Order: sequence, then structure tokens, then C-alpha cells
Amino acid sequence: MANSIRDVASRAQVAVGTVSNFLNRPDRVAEATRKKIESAIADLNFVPNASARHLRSGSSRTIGLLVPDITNPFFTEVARGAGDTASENDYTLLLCNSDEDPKKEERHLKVLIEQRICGLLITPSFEGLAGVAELNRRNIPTTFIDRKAESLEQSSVSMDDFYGGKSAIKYLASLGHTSIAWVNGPLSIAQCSSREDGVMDSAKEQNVKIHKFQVSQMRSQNGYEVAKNILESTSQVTAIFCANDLVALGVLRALLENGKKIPTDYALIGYDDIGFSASASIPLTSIAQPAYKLGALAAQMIINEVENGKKFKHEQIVFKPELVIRASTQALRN
Amino acid sequence: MANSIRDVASRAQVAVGTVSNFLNRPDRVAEATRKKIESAIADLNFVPNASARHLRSGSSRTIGLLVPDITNPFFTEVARGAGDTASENDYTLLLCNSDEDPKKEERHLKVLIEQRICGLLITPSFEGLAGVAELNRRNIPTTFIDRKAESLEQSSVSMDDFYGGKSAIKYLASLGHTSIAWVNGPLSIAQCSSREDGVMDSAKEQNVKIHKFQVSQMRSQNGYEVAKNILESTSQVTAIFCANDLVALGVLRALLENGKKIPTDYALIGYDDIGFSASASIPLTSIAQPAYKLGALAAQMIINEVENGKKFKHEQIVFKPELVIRASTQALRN
DNA sequence: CTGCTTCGTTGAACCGATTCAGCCAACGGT
DNA sequence: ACCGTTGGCTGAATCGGTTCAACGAAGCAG
Repeated sequence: MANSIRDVASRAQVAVGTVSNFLNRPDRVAEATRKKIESAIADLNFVPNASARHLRSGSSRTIGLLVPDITNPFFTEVARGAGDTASENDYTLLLCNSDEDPKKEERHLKVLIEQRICGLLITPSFEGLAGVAELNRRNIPTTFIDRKAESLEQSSVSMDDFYGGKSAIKYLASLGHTSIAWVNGPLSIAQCSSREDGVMDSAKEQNVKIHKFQVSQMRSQNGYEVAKNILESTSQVTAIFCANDLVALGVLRALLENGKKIPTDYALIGYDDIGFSASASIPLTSIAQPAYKLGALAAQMIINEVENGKKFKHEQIVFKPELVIRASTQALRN
Repeated sequence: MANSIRDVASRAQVAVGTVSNFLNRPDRVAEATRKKIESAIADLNFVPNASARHLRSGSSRTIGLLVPDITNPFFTEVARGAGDTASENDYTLLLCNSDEDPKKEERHLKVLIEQRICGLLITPSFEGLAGVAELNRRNIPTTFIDRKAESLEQSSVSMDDFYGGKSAIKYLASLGHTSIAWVNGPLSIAQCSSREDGVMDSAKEQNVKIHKFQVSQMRSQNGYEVAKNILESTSQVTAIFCANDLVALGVLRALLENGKKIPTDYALIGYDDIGFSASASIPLTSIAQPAYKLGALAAQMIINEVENGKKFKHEQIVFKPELVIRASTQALRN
């Protein structure tokens, strides 16, 4: 059923090597021959077999992307960026979602190794470094997304979380807020911990008081639940900063249900600037992260590394997030 | 660097065929031999090469999933379901996002053919049937997701959109609404057209008046924009039904900005029941579609078809969507 | 002891591409 | 006329698995 390069060769009356040249280095093939091969390919409806190509050439032209939660719009955007870039460079992206489950993550890594991916993009969670070590042992280049690499042996494309945390507090202080609730996720997640450092640093500088709250997972439902604690707390909080938008949306819903007005009773800031934040019923001020760009750039970098081999030098690129002001924040009325 | 089955064989002092048997049919291998091979594999850190396996065996154990918009949480869930099921059956899922761009869709289909996928899952948009014909010509089984197959030659897993449209109107009528705005997407999309049929059918039955509005794309921003028309319309609309949740969320935001109260001024219903609807600031009543299940079942069906070949009989499975009542709807005050 | 299975193992052929040494004009310089 | 170079083409070897006919040994029946 499926035609091979040999069928094409015999129909075009040329050698198999010539067909291969036509496919990979068309400039090495004379005009007349080219025409013959082209029409043979069209007649036979020939499409080369990627497995055979990969086997012989030694390169799979496939990169893996392993994300912890494809449900989070932030990662969806990362995947879109990486996918588009891969496509443009004639690479195939193999997207794997671990659902924050180490078992699934391990299984996916095994599949990726079987596929002989030539590069891996990964957002390492607290665990997940064991699998990465395995990849390293096999000399498969790995690039971190949204988490800075500690070692100079690998590249990363990440965000300045310290700066992000800092700028949110600075902005709230500039609006006159002096008592701010900070709703963070697990400190074992690098991003959360850096953002908290930024928050505390800025708090000292601006002389505002931070009241810490914590969620176990950074999902909407968790934000909804923690809001109760904020409302019941005796401190005179006038602003709330959440470690991501999903949590902030949960908080927002709880506050409105309790008859609070945003931004008058509370100013509210999220993090990530996912699409839903702009169209939330009270559009959310947020710290924007260029998720698509993160994915696209990371893909570009790993492709460069794959193609330039040893002479490639690793980079740790760090973007500064950007404050996006919307309706959920305003100056404190005096 | 990478070890082959031959390295394993020589280290374990057995023939390559035996190692292959160990990998694929362990029961055919004696206990003692099994042990030798196991330790050789561990020593060499051997992982089989998927390309070589696929090339010889003729089956890639890979299924493709082509979605029109990975940004839409509905499709993200479909992908999650399909991915999990594929994984459980030792298949690899190749997820492609066409971004509703026919060019991208075509490119992805070419890649999928090169990869020699053994089955394709696709949500066909108005276009995109040309590519599918190509797949058919190559005898690659294809299963439609969220769109019923017209032909008995292929399977599909879809939703009863007529019923969904109908039940939303029936519910609103039961609350006392008699003048309802219906915000639909392009009728060229099969789902939209069926939902509209259901809406109109129910309207006649219940004796309510439908006011039609239309968006060109089913995204939040489009809903936000169309809301203006609803507000300006002279008709006494008391309820709004949108063809999906993203649009409904856009409408919701616009209404609140205009000082309207939900559900008292307007009852509002969406479609899909994406996660964000439950945690919107006014939780959205919606027509729930089991997206994860759709993806999971479709994957299971195509795997069955791939493995049972000709004796497999195609099925068109149709689920009934389910009304989920939340705060955005209530009985009309008289 | 012979004939017949069954079980476990062997190794060469094969899948469909790429690679590369080698070949044959044709051309240009001297 | 001779030699070196270049451009275009050839086809066998190869990548790393799977498959399968064939084979030896063991077990059992008669």
C-alpha cells in the first residue's frame, strides 16, 4: 500500500540515492531529473516514512515538551508557542502532560527516550529532577521553561519572579495600601518561593505589612476556600495579591459572594495574566508573563542547541514580567 | 552511545531474536534466560528504539489528535482524555493544534502521515475535510470527535446538540422566560447549526420568542461585543443563551459593566461547562459536555479499530449533554 | 528404542530511508 | 592532446529493531 523511495526511483528511472538527494538536497539534482522524480512522487502519492528516516539519519527531529498541567492556560500558551516554533523548523513536538503525577511523568519520559527525542523542554516541579538526570546521562539536551537552570550545563527560559513579586507590592503601596494579604502556593515550588522573596523585600522597602496565606494547590477552588480566612482575619487588609490568576479568580468569586466590592473594599492582583483574567467579570490586574513567547523561545533555543552541537553555548534567559492594570485595583480611598 | 538490542544480546550471551522475544512476548522466554537479559538491559541502560520498531513492525502505535483550538478548555480536556487513554494502552498521542488555520491543519496532516500514524482523531471544522479524504485514501482509520460521522465507514463520538439546545430553552421556559436571546456562532459549524435547530424546535413547543444574535468566532471577546446589541435591542429579552461558555463569559462581563444584575435582570446560560464557568464571579448555568470522556472514548475506539482491523464495526456514539444549574439563572420575577 | 510434540532458542532477511565511495561525462587550462 | 576538476548519478551498506523457518533438547507414548 504505502510506497517507498524505491518505487519512486524505479518509476522515475533513477537510483534510490538520487531520490534521497531530491528529498534532502534538491540543489544537487539536475533540473530534468528533478522533474521526473517530482511527477513520480505525485503519481504514487509518495510521502517519506519518518521512522525510516530517523533510524538511518540518527536524528528524530522531535522535541518533547513535558508540562505539569495542560489545563492551566499558562501552559497551554507555552505549548502553543513551542508547537508553532517546532513546526516552522520542521520539527515535531511531542506534548506530554504529567498532571502533576510523578508516575505519569516517569512514563512519559520513558516514551520520550524510546522516541529518541533530540531535545526536551520541561517545567521542573519539585520532583521530576530524577527523570531529568536520566536524560542528561543520555546526553539529551534539556531546557527549563519558567525555571532558571542552576547549572551552566543547560539552558533555561524563565521569568524574574522576584521582580514580579516586588513590583506588585510596590504598585499596591503606591496606591496607598499598607496592609496586604499575600496568598502563595507551596514554597517548594521555586516560582512561589522567589515571588515571596520579592514580596517581602518590597514590603520592607515600602514599609507595608504583609499577611501571609497559603494554598496547597494553585487552582481556583483553593483560592475560593482561602478567601474565608482572609475575611475572618482581624487585620485591616485592603489589598490581596495572589500567586496566580486561578487562585485570584477563586478569591474574587468568594469576595463577591460575601458582598464585598472590588476594587473599593479590596484591591486584587493575580499573576500570569491568563486570558480569562481580562474577561473576568471584574477584569483582573495581574503580573503578565509572556507564556507564548516563553515556549517559542525555548523551542528555538533547543533547536539551535541540537543543530549546533557542542559549539552551542548555553544561556539562561530571564524575562521581566509586566504589571497589567485593570479594574480590580484602585487607589485606597482615604 | 545508544545501545542496541545486539549489545544486549551479546552481553547476555543470547541471540538477538531472544531479546526481541523478551521485549514483546516474555512468556516465550525461559526464566533463567529472562534473568540474564534483564540484568544485561539494566547494565547497559538499554531502551529500545521506537523508530526501528515501527519501521519493521509496520505499526507506529501512534495516534494523532488534531484540534482547532487548544486554547479552548473544552479541547484541552478532550486532549487530556485522549492522552491518558493512549498512554494506558501504550500508544503515543501526537497532539496538533491547527489554530483554526487551514494551512496549519494541512501541514500537521502531512506530518501525521509521515509519522505513519495508525489512527486519527479529529474535530472537523467546516473545512478540513479535504485532508481527511487524503487519510481515507491511505486507509488510516479516522474518528470524529464532537461531530457525528455521516458515513457508516467511520466512527464518531459526539454530543446530541439538538437536545442540548432544546433543553436550555425548555429550562428557561420553565422559569417563566418567554423572550430569549440566542447568541450563536457560524451556522457552518455543525454543532452551532444543530443547537439552533434544537433551540427553535423547543421555542415552538414552549411558545417562547427567540431573538437571534451571531458571533463570528466563539471567543470571549466576541461575546463581549455582541452584548451591546442585545442591550440596545428593543425587544424585552429576559434571558440569554450562548452557544458556548467563552461567549457567555464575554456577555456576562459586558452586562455587569452596564450595571445589569445577573440573574435578576437577565438569566444567562452557556454551553460546554468549562471549568472557569463554575468559578466565574457569577457561576454560570451551562450545558455540560463530558469533554474528557469524549476524548478518552474516542481514543479507545480508534485503538480497538486499529487492533481488530477489518472485523471492527464502526459506531456513532452520541452522548446527551446535561443541564448544570448555577447562579446565573433564576425564575422570572413577576 | 523410535517417533512425535512442545519448548526455547537461533540468526538471517527485512522494513525504508540515508550515506558515501566510486563512476562517468563534460569542461577548461596549458 | 592531456590532465584535473566539477557536477550528476549510482547502488551497496547501514541504522536497530521484528519476524520466521529451522533446529536441538527434553518429555512422553507405544
